[in-house]
Formats: sequence, C-alpha cells, structure tokens
Amino acid sequence: MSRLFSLADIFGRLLEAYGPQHWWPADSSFEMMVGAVLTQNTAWSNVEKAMERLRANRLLDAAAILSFPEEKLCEVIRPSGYFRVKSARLRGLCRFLVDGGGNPSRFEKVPTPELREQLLSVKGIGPETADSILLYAFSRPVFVVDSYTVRLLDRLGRLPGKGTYSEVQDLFMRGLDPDSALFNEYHALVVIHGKERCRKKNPLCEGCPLHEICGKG
DNA sequence: GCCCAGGTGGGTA
DNA sequence: TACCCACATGGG
Repeated sequence: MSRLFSLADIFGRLLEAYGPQHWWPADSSFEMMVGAVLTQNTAWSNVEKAMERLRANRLLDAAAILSFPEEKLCEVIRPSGYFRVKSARLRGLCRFLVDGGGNPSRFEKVPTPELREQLLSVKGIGPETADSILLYAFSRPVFVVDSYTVRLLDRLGRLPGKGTYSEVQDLFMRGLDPDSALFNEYHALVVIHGKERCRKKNPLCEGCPLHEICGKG
C-alpha cells in the first residue's frame, strides 16, 4: 500500500478534491503569527472575531500590543478563548519580535533550525505554532503537523513510530521535496479534509477522495 | 446539554 | 517518558 500511494499521491488527491486553499488568511506576516497563537486548540471562526477586534484597536503590530494594557488585551481577544493565557503568549511573541531592534529583516539571515529553536524558547510557542510561523510567516520549508495530520495518518494505517510530532514531521519531510509552497498547501489540505471528511467522530467516508487508501473506507 | 476546535505548559508517577 | 489537567469561547 505504501508503495502504491505515496505522500505525493495523497497530496494530489486532496488537491484535486478540494482545490488550492490559499493559506494563511492574513494581511501581514505579523498577523499570521498572531493567528498562529490565537488558533491554538480553537476554532478559526473564533480567531477571526478576535483578529477583527485587534484590527479595530490598531493592535496588529508588535509594539502596539506591548504598549497596550494586558487586561485590555484580554478583553480584545476574548472571543478566541483562553484569553488570559493567550494574551501572555501574544506579548511573549511580540517581545521576541521587538527585541533586537525590531528590524524584521534580521530574521531572514537566521538558519531555519536556529530560528525554530528561538521560537520554541518563547513560552506558549510549541512545535506546531513554531512551525506554522516558520512556514506561513517566514516561508521556510517546514512541515506543520497538527491533530488532523495525525488522525489522517492513523486512518490510513501509516502513523510512524509512536506518532509523536517529530516522527510525523520527519515522515513528511523525508518523503517530499523541501518546498514551502508544497508544505503550505499540503497542511491546508489536510486540515480542510479533516474538517469536511475525516472528523474525530463520524468520519464521512462516503465520497472521500482517499476512499480506497483508507482502511476505514 | 454535549462535543469539538488549525496546542501548550505544568504537575505527578 | 507517559499521562493528566487547566486554560475559555462559540458553533453545530
């Protein structure tokens, strides 16, 4: 099975079924990073509400967030849930971005593994958030793993090792060309497929583009 | 009312 | 290492 259906094959089927997803929906790389934090374990519709409120308060800017009272920031991002946790995480991210002079271009020279470590050192930025930022805000060829990715591989009987984040990420990064545009689209397609077909409960297997590959088909 | 959502960090054994 | 839990809002 694994020889007949490569990761590239799966990508092709998802792309054919759902079309290009044009992720990440944001007007700036900073907005993408904010979205990456706000969407942690949260529906995107709630993130959009919070993002609109940030925009209305002219807070889609690292320095602006840092000079804004934290209690008020909580209120602004309240619709995205976990607002006390996320306001602190957002400020941590802004502090990271502003420290060192606030010149965004300085990140361009930093090698991806090092930049990843720097992001992971920010409290509240874990592997998925760091990789989302690397891929979508910095266009680095890093594959983003999330619960949908793990679920999909599990359904396909392809979950590597213990199914840890790095094991799953390695599977994709060894099996695909290191192409940020490809990784961008692939992750987006995995998520849209998860939402529309491969749900946590009640998988909608009928008409699934991965029907013959999937053990549940 | 219940389940779920584009996770993470802290605590315990 | 491996679980368990808190964190919170909003839509189906």
